[in-house]
Amino acid sequence: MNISDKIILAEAAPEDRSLAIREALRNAIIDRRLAPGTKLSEAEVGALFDVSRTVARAALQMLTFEGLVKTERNRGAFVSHPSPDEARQVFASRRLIEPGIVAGALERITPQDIEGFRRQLDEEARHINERGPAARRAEIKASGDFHLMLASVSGNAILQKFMDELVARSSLVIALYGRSGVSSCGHAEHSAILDALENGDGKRASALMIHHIDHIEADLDLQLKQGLGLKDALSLS
Amino acid sequence: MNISDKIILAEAAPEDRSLAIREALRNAIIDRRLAPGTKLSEAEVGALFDVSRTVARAALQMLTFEGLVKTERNRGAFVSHPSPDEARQVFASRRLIEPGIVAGALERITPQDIEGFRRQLDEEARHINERGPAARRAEIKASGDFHLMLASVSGNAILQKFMDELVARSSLVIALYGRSGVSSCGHAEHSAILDALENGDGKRASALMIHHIDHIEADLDLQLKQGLGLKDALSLS
DNA sequence: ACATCGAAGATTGCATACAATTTGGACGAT
DNA sequence: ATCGTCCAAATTGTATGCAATCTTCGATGT
Repeated sequence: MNISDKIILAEAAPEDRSLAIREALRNAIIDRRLAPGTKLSEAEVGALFDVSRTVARAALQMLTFEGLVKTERNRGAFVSHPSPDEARQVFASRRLIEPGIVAGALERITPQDIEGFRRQLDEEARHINERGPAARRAEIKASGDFHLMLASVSGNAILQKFMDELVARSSLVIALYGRSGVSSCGHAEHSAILDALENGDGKRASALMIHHIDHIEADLDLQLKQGLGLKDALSLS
Repeated sequence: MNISDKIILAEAAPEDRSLAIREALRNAIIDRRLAPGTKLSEAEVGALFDVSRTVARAALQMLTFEGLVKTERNRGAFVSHPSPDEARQVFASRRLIEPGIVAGALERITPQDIEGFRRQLDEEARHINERGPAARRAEIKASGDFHLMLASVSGNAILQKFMDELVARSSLVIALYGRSGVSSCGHAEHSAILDALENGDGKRASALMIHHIDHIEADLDLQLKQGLGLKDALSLS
């Protein structure tokens, strides 16, 4: 586990440190700095962030609830290693929820929001044009953030929380089963969705969102590893 | 806090006791034995279930994540007291998710499942015909269980978890803002949904589900208490 | 009489100590 | 040489103790 954010986050948490740790680990997981299957021992996490096992444990418990971490009794916590079936469930869920989020966002979006989205899209584009694994991670993160911004604008805190979970799990799934660079076309689709939103065309925005999710899932390689079953256990250790 | 399940659950939990406590408190909350706003002190919960504050705290933390409990720093945990706005968000979320669950269930439902649903509906009917607050509680519980069974049949564990949360929150909302006996018509609607499902008519089943959710929400009295704002504080203590 | 300040009690936040369980390896038997 | 058993190291599960914070109630002064 090589997370260098340690100091930054330790000092930036005057209260609710377990929440800060959760956030740090979350980012590390969706950034792929922590690979699926990695063991997250309470002692190690505690040492990294300079806290006791108690608060480290609380952070891991939160991540377990989000599905980003799997804990086995008396064995410890591991970064989740979603099966192809779980992957499909993630995208099936997103197909249900995101059109609703788009519809909600359509009604509440403000010019300032649109401005924010434009900046976000610029950020995405910037990372796409950069080279190296760090840029790649930032690109994935930024791509997810677009969907989260949409959820935040939609004004439904519950759906927003669900999307938080789904986007994070999507990152894990893409890390495991992703085939190509994913987002070169994803960026264009984000842009198209925003355009439709700006023009008040909710139908079109929702349809674009569905297609976008389809494209992301289509880029995954879910079929092959499905039959093995025990391969999970192998790559887990 | 008068939960008499103490002994039952304490002995039935050879492992993962915090999970059992979470379940017990969850049931107590959706059964309305624990009213919204009730304080759940760590020491009290621990004493009731004969465990240390550590495990009681873990259970409360889980409930906090589900939104059934709200914790304020250095103040403690309280049974959630959802605002009318939160209530609307709950039902907006259900309107998005449940049609998808119905569609998923349609594809995977087996004759055994249908048999199980019929028994569940009988259970509902039985409680409706009984008198007394206990029967009323059981009725509400059974009504929620129908939706959870549907989610379980749909085969999407993620959506199932979301529904778990949404149904529980719905119970809270109904407890706070419910007007009438709610489910006398709800039962008939459940039955109609099952019929449509059995006939393979997914469109109709989804439409019935939407109407069903509309009816539940329409029975709430969300407008009036909205303006007060400080009433929360009053009923909280 | 009212308001303000202060101290005691209670409750949460966190760290640490101990018990229980699992894991890995070493030793010995076949 | 291989398999089985047992012991030790490591890790999690749980309890408890102490510090920090909030609440409550009373005293004091205006």
